[in-house]
Amino acid sequence: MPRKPPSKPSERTGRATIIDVAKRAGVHWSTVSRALNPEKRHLISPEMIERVEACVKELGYRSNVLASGLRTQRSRTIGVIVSNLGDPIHPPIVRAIEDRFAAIGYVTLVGNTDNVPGRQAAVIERFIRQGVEGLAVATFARCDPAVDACIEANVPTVAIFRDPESDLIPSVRVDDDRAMELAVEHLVAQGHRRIAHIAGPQNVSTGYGRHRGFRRACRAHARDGVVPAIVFGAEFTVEDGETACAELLRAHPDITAIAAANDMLAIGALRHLQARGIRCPEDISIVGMNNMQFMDAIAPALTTIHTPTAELGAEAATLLIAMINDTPVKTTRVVLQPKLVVRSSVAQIRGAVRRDANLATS
Amino acid sequence: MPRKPPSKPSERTGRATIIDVAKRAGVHWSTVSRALNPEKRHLISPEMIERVEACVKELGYRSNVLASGLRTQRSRTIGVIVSNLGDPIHPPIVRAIEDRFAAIGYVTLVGNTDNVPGRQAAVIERFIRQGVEGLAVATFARCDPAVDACIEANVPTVAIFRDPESDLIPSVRVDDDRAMELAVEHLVAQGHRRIAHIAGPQNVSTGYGRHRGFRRACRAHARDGVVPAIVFGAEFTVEDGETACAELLRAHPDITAIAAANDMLAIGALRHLQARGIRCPEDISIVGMNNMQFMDAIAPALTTIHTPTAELGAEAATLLIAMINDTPVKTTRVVLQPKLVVRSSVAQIRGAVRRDANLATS
DNA sequence: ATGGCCCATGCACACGTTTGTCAACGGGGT
DNA sequence: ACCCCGTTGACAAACGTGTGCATGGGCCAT
Repeated sequence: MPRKPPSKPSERTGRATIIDVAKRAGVHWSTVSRALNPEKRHLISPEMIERVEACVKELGYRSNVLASGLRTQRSRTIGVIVSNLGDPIHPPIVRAIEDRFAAIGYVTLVGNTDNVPGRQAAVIERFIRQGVEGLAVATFARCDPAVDACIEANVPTVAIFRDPESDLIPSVRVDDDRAMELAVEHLVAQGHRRIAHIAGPQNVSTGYGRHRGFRRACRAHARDGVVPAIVFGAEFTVEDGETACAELLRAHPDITAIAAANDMLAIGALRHLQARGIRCPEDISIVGMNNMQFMDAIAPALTTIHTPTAELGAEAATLLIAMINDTPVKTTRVVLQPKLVVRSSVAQIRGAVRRDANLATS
Repeated sequence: MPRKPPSKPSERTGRATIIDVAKRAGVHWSTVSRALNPEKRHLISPEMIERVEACVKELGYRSNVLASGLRTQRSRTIGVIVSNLGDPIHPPIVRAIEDRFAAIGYVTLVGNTDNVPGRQAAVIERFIRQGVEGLAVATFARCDPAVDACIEANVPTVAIFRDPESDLIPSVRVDDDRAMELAVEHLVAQGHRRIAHIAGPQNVSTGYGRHRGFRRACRAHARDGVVPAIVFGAEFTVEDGETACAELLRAHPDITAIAAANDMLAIGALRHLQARGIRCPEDISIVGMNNMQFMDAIAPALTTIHTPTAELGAEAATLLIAMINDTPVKTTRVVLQPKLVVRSSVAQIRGAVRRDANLATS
């Protein structure tokens, strides 16, 4: 690179630097730096601050976060990792996190893993190289080794939605076990006894916990004659819901209700039923989970378990901000409560008299 | 800061630097830099590269993008700005953009504006400070002054979805005019004559273009006796769809069909009809636009105009990548074609015999 | 044998900030 | 009148990396 004195103000990039501002104000750039930094501004005289700020405006100067970040080791950047932004469950979470961080001048990266093995590690790697100050990860599998990578890299990380069940990092999630209990209890209260579960992948806490909750709830109601049937979907997708439902009807033709591990699977099941001319809820009832957008508009309106996604994101952000600021937050497990939302996809069987305690309106 | 020689390898941050790697390999760090840079690797002997890479692995070294970005003026970061990630139209777009950029090692920032006046400028400002190499903006209003800010800051920008109609930047969008023409033509073909339009905000190209397309199409069919009715929603939301529909029925009680400017407004209209006990499509037909996820599952399945969101994102990304690489891309206007998707929310009126030329299956 | 050339590596500066340290200056107290 | 202290502004050293240029050693050809 030719050793040329920077005669013109930052002609290389076209972007004004702190030096340009200083030159124009006729002061040293360290003075400008302090005048612009709220923490050090008290060291500078008011009229000087005014002068500097005038020059900033005139030149359209913007501080360079790359440079200041390099110096201060703070990139003002966080990353959030989801499996697939196209899955309606994720945008509200990302949105809530972005909101909280935007408010403190941070900027939010998003990455998708698609649940493809190598991708999560790759995304984490890319984000760490970028110097993210924090990570909110919604893709951790149970006992995910990627947790160690985050710890090792010394970047504050919070698991969200899915819980790796590690003591090394805090997590924010909904009570998956309880969610399926709510579903089963509702179905039982409506008179159902032969109840099926379309489970999700068992290597992630959501699928695992909901499956466990389902079994537990069925066991609790065994005296009422509840007999569970379970079939597994490989992923939380509509397609897997369809195939799982087909498999279910083959193996257990006599079921009267399905508690799906999430709304996507529920919609798949619904679709399969409709394709076969089986009516919902008259022939078979369905309960979903998450209460995604528009689940009240589909036919039949889906009775489901509400997951407070925005709160999930907000809690995760709060936790992450605390960790970033070194506020000693004891490795926490935040568990939010799900809520039954009754709509039209569950029918009442014969004269079931038991009142449902967990009823809420749509 | 105490003038202390860095005795321990990067004890300050805990993160291994290129210097640590060099020390361990017993070479100068510039050699390490070259060995790790694919572009300069040919200058280094293979065995040296191997030795360096071994040390990299041992130390868990990750290059610091902040530092290299500062040096090279490339942050490997882009930003995408949407009004609200929670609106189902946006995630697929963001997803498509992120995909293309992840493939070339870039990282994607997202920002929400909520269509609140100051927010867009603030987000752009934050992103530019972060040194984004490119911007994909889905929130530009028509003749938006924020376009100038992007140009002035010299950051490659492409407008997506909404078109500011400026020659200063390229845009990628769907043919909004044509979309409403498709809707009207379909309705006319089904025998409808008294057709209403629930328009979106007119200060953005989507709302404006669809409104224009609607009027144009109605004019073209005036000889068939088509009489248009128009009412405006302030935003593209379900709520505005409801109020607009109410207003519509008050002013024009005799309409038989509604072409909504997007699916959100359509759902709002639908909701209002249902609340009033008006049947869709038997009493009033509805056509939406965008074909958001699950629009085939709602009741009635929504006949709508499909917007190729993923292609929109991919095209925008392609354009942006070209601009970033200084490939001279002539300021372009990419216009993708919408497609009619026939479902169940449009009824046929009397014995309409005209065949619909733009029919596609769901 | 020696000169020239090329390849691999080392050197040092620059990218734009932040911030500890210090000099200069002015005013007030003894 | 002198000294001390408080207020301001200047200086320079980092932060971690990329890269033009210099350098040194080995090899080939004359």
